[in-house]
Amino acid sequence: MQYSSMESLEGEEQAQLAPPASGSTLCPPPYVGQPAPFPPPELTSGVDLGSLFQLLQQQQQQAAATVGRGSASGAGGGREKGKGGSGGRGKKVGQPRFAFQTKSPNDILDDGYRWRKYGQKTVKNGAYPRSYYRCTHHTCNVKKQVQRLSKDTSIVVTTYEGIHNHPCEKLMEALTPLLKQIQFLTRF
DNA sequence: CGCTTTTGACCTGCGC
DNA sequence: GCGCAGGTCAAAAGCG
Repeated sequence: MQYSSMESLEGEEQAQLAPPASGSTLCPPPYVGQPAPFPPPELTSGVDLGSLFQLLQQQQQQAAATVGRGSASGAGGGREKGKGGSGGRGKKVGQPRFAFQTKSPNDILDDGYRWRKYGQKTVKNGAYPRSYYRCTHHTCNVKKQVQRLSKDTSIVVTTYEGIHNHPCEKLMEALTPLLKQIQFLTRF
């Protein structure tokens, strides 16, 4: 899989090119609380991850700075206000949004978080349906939309909405033994 | 048995 | 005001 581009949807659409990266596991920027999780080295070989990481951190800082104020513009068509459902459901709070394109045969980007699919829609200008996912973490209501480009079917556009308030599960899984070791070593 | 996916219905906002 | 498009809900089905 390849990260071909990334754009922040905060404010005006400012497309920023991210250096290409490969790997099946990657924690995306929407995470607040500690430095953005880093992709495991073995999955990201041959890639300038330094600059990617910098970009991710920039995105994260922007996201953190914009939480709780104003609204973010939507992706693509600009139709974004229809937070559907019956009245009284989730109110639209200004949530930071990030979209990035990944080149991958599979739609689902394994970003280290656990997602539950809650909807799927066929959008007007797309041959492929758009899938809606929500983070399964109890206190985290981050959402993401996954859609394959009709132009280039090998490209998947993933749009994150909101910021994770918990660590990346897979990363923690991988880091736990290390952390334990570090704790053990720092005791002496 | 619990969690996830599927899918149709429903709701809201926008453009005409 | 109406129709369309996008987003979400929730019941049912599927799976480990």
